[in-house]
Amino acid sequence: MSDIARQAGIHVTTVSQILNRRSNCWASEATRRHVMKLAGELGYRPNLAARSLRSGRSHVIGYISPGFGTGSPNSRAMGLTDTAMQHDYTVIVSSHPNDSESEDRLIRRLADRSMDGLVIYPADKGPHTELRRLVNDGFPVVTLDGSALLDFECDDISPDYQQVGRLQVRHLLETGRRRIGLIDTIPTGRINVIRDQAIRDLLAREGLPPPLELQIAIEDLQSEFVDAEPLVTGIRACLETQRGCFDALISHDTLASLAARILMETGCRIPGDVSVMGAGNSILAIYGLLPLTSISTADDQAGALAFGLLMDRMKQKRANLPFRRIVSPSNLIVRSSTIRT
Amino acid sequence: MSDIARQAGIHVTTVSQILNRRSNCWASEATRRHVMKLAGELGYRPNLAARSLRSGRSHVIGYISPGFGTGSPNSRAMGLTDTAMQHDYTVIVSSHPNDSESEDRLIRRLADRSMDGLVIYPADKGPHTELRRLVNDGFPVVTLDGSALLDFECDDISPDYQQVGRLQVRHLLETGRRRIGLIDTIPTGRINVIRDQAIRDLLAREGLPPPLELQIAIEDLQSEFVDAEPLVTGIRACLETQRGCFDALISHDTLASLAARILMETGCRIPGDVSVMGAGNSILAIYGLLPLTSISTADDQAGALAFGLLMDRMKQKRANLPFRRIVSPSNLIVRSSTIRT
DNA sequence: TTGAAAGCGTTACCAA
DNA sequence: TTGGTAACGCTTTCAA
Repeated sequence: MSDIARQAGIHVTTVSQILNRRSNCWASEATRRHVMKLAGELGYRPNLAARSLRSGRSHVIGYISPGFGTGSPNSRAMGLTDTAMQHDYTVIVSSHPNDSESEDRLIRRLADRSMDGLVIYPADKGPHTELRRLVNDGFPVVTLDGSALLDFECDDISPDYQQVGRLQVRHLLETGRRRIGLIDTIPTGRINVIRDQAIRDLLAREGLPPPLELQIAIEDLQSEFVDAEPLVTGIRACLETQRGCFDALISHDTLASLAARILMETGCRIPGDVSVMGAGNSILAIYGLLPLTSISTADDQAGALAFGLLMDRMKQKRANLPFRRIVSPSNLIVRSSTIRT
Repeated sequence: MSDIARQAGIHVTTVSQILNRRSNCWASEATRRHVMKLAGELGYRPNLAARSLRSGRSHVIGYISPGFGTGSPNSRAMGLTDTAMQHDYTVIVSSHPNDSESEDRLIRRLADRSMDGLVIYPADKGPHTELRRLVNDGFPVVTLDGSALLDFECDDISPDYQQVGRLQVRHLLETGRRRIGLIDTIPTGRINVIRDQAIRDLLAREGLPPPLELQIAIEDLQSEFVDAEPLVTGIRACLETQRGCFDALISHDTLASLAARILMETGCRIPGDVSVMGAGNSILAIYGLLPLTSISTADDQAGALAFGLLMDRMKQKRANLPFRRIVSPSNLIVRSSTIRT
């Protein structure tokens, strides 16, 4: 910048003004032109560390989630990074093993980089000490799937998990199913709890028997991408004891796919004998051998939305903005695992 | 830091020394203790922007790939971020639509943040202007899958795609298959070219007829996660004309899964009539309805390895380190799409 | 073993 | 419309 100033015979301050305040730039058109030209010739690039140090704004936002390997966390990360990029923000993506201490550590590190805002998928349990502190301090934070989990107010975007459950059940009822099984690993997360309750409520309201709850005895699958065997064994054991007690299964895509596999092994036809319904509309549902009826939760849009909320808060000087909870809609995607073609 | 210095009655320089140079710290044990205690009490956190500005090192490394949504780019990103984290480095992950200009833009942005190193999955084509410049300047760069693509020397980690092809064919031959079909979209990437050539060579060496090349007429699938229909239509058209001309199909997991779907629709049994072989060992191969024989390329390890290479180069003052090309091994993972259980 | 000074590249603030 | 000064928080270098 000082090189440009020297060559243009003006002060470095003026150069700074011209190079940044594109809109309300009060420099004369002549000098402006000259400076821009020189900047191009000399290949000027701003030093973002210096800018951050001086201005207190880094144009960095953090994204923290327990593993962005697949599914929702990943789609949201992509949606966020893309949107942020368009607005000239950089995203630092980091993942942790779903515990509160790791979460705290990551938050502190991002704070050291003086991030301007944080989008976070809170860990399933724990005190969330640092997160709470940030929010209390009026720091821009948007949580994902946090509304049912956190005991403090905060901007949040969550899919309507009740709606997910209702969409699943309704579709099955409409296609003539009545004996519905819910299959899941031991429910650690609040998501399953909410969804399952919605399903029970809906069935009760329709005067139908409650769902068959199939619980797979396995510690929750933290590392996907490894091995399906433990899950397969668990599901097989589970389904064998309940044979013939259901004509439809509800789960998320991964479990639904494996359950379908096991059902077909035992000579069961899908959807002839049993309908199988997933959730997440993941790659498994789309590209799998059996196109899987699923629920799409528009996760990439959630990423973009999160950036929007964050922006509003970052622009605000005083933190007098009321907290907003956005419920993002879900869509039923019908495929051949629930309807005969 | 100056707060600590004031309260301890010593100079800020001393505090800096104590807080950083943990190993060769020459401060007296007493002051050291005192400073550490005060730092804890006052909740001292270093300002990384300031440190970066002054020292010229940011402890940030960049990761650039065309979409980190699924598969290799994603696993590598995860492997990299995890390893980097352990070594106190932050990774800025960014993705682009696989063209050279976007790549250049991202590199410049990361350079503005004065990153210390770059791990990059180069775009399929283009001049790679900025990347070339970085490497020429001796800046620490590790490419992924770049060795067959770039016309300049550079540290690189690539799976052995020839080996991938050979593992695929050998397994099919060993399980009694002879009429092998290669199914793919129009091959834009160098990966397919290398692999396919290895397959042709191997078959020729064994005195067997060349593979049947099945090309799906569709522009390359850039956005996964959208819709399988265009691909399905393409594959269906392709397979119909070649019915009965093959007893095994080779592809990557996504196409393999869809091809299997279509084959089964037409009453073909897998692996009874046709073996189907994927590559990538993705979630589709592991959790899909049909467990898919595939090739694992240990992508998370590649991420960790990339960090290692980068570290070596970042530690080096002078860039006299010879360039290294690491070929990461592949493993055949046999599942039921190629062998009767 | 500690202190002093300088400065990294930029922007905020006020004076001209 | 432009210039000057100071400062952001830290590390480097050298002197005490």
